[in-house]
Parts: sequence; structure tokens; C-alpha cells
Amino acid sequence: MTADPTETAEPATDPARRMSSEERRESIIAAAIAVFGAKGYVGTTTDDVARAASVSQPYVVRLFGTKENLFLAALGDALDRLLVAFRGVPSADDLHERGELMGQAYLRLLEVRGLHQILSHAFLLGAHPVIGPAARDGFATVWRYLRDEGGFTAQEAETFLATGMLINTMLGLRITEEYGADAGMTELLNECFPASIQFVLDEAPRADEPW
Amino acid sequence: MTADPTETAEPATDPARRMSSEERRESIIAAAIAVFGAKGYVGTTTDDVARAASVSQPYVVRLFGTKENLFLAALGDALDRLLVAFRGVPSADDLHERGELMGQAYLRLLEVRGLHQILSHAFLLGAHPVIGPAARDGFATVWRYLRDEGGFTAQEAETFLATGMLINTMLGLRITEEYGADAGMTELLNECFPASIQFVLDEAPRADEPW
DNA sequence: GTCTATACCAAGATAGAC
DNA sequence: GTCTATCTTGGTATAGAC
Repeated sequence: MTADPTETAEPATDPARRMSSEERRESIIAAAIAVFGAKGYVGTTTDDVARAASVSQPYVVRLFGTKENLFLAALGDALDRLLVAFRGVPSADDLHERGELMGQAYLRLLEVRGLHQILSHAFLLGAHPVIGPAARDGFATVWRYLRDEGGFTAQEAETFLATGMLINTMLGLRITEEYGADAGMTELLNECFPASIQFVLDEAPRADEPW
Repeated sequence: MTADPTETAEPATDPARRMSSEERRESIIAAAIAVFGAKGYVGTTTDDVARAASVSQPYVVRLFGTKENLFLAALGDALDRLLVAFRGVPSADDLHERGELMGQAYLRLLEVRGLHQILSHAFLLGAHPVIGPAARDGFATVWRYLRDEGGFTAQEAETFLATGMLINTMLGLRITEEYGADAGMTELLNECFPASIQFVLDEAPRADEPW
């Protein structure tokens, strides 16, 4: 088990195996979430995704048409998983309790490589004529879910969302426990991440980033 | 006065005029903040910045050496301005009052085109070997300022920071008042942006984005 | 369902003139 | 202090075979 997100993105299935179109699509989408999450939309190459999914670059283009489309598919999948995770949280009597459980659900999604990051990247692409609207709609859907079905008041939903964005920021910055300690950010780290999942932050950086 | 951030980035000085190295640097950095903020690090071309600053592309490279260096200069400048703005907030007796003033200072920085966005982009580049450390250090400096000198408790500093990240997210998504109303996000918009500055969100998108 | 080969364009950086 | 011309690399997408 390597720490390279684009490698672990590959499911446990035999990479060289001949898959159905549908299987392959899912496998490539998982890779795309990991790689787009790590390098961003522009910074990611269709070949990066292809490699991470152990297929050829032209085949990725063949299946998804364009890089833009591939990103939309990956973003849609990430948003679906997010909503599914939220919907799976059992309702609690206590509102505070509910918030805790939702937060845990959000953090458990760290096991889906790149999920939080691809969302962050998408949320910066508001000016893109195609991705922009998709990103806005996804964000709005999450917001409405939190307010209308998540059991939050508007005020609480806002706080929850804001905390999520702060968490995403620290993920994007790759703030490890070690760095956090040196920089006087231990409190902040502990607030945002329970000890149980902090190991995720300490992963080795990918060796084949574009820079 | 056009709505194109890369055009308005150019200061009111005569663009064709021969400037001192220092003047030109500042002018290009202002342009760089606007363009990097709009398109991100990878998505921005040195030629984009050059055009926005009304100079030739090789001259930008000449002055800053590499695109990476140019980004670092722009990021440093943005962080400086942020800290200066925070330091300029008069201390208030009431902690809540203080928070309000700091929030206003943060929003007033919207007049520096691209400032919030270039920070968002930088905060997603944590894996970059050069930009990553710079971004982490900048973030840590802001965090420490808020906690140690900003007059906040750690808890309040965290909330302030989280709100700032949510604001940045909505800026990146280009959520206008109109879209917000359609998507049921009016409350959220009003929470994040006082009416006095909401017009900023409604700017026409740039015509020459790469997509 | 999947690959190899390749056309084509965009972008960073350098050379060198004025 | 600033430009034009250009080298070079790398990335999307297509053609077409197996």
C-alpha cells in the first residue's frame, strides 16, 4: 500500500483485466477524483488520470469525450458520495449531537482519495462556462440539504459549511501534525481533525507531481 | 472602467510609459494577483499577466525569472496587504465589535482584484515544493496573528478563519445575488456579504478566460 | 474494449536587438 | 527598460488497428 493517491485510487481489481465499460468508467472516475483533487483541473493531464487508472490516455478520452467531461463526471460522483454520506447519518435528538455526527461523516470521506480536494478545486472554477454552473449547483444542493434536511438551522448550516471549508483549506495546504506543531497550529488541527484520522494528513507527497 | 479584472488590474498610470524597475514590478504584481486569482497558478499564462500589465511576455519572465517566482511575489504581496489591513483595524473594547471590524477589513480587500482568490488558489498548492511551504507559512502567519494579536481567543480565531474560507469559496464559485436567490442561498449570501459590497459579486465574467 | 502513433497547438523560457 | 522572434516541451484529441 503506497501513499501515492493516484496509485491507491486504483481499486483492488486486476488493473490489466478486461472490464465492462461501466466498470472501467467507475475505475477511471475514482482515479480522476484522486488526481484532479491532487493537481486541480488545469494541472491534471488526461494522461495522469489514465496512468492512475492503468489505461491508455486516448482510451480515457474515448470514454469521456473531453477532459472537461471527465472532470464533470468526477465532480458529480464526488458530490453524490458526499450527499449519500450525509443522508446516511442517523437523526439524533440533540442538535449538537447531530452536528457531531455529520462532521464525522464528512471526515470519514477522507478515505475517498481526493474527494474534498476536487470539491475545493471545483469551487474555484466558478468562471468556467461549463464547470462553473455545475460547481455552483453542487454547492447549492449541499447548502440546501444542510438547511432543509440536515436538521440544522440556517445559522448552524452556515457554521457547519464554514468549518468544512476550513478543513478543506488545511487539507489543500497539506498541513501535517509536525508542521502544525512548529507553526503553532496544534489547537487548530485538533479542532478540525480528531486524532483518529490525523494520520491521513501525514501521507508522503506524490513523487510525480507536475512540479 | 471595464469589469474585466485583468484589465482593471492595470493602475491608473499610463500603460505605455517607461517606468522604473520598481514601478513596473509593482504594476505587474498587481496584474498577477488579479489574473492568478481568476485562473489559478497552472491556468494562468505568463502572457496573460503580461497582457494585463501591458508589457510583453518575455519581459515578465525577464523581471521575475520564472512563472513560479512571479506567483510567489504575487502571493507575498497579497499576504502583506492582508496583514496590513488587519493591523489597521482599531482595537475595540468589545470582542464582538472587534470581530465585526476585522470582517469588514477583510471584505474591503475586495477592491484589490483577485486577492482573496489568489490566496484560495495558493492554499490548494500545498503539495508544490516551493509554493506549498510559502502558502503554509502565510496561512500560519495569519492564524497566529488572529490568535495572538488580533484580540481573538483560539476558538474565535478559528470561527473567523472558517468564515473567511466560506467567503472565499463563494467568491470562487461566482455566486451572484441573482443565482443565490434562485438557488435558495439568499440567507447565506446576506450572512457573508453586507449589502454594501454585494455589487462586487455581480461583475461580468471575463471574456478571455482560457475556457 | 483497448492500444499505438501522431497531428496540432499552446505556453515557458532564451537570444539578442534597440 | 523593453521588444520580436523563436526554440522546445508537453498535452488534447484524432486516426485507425487489433
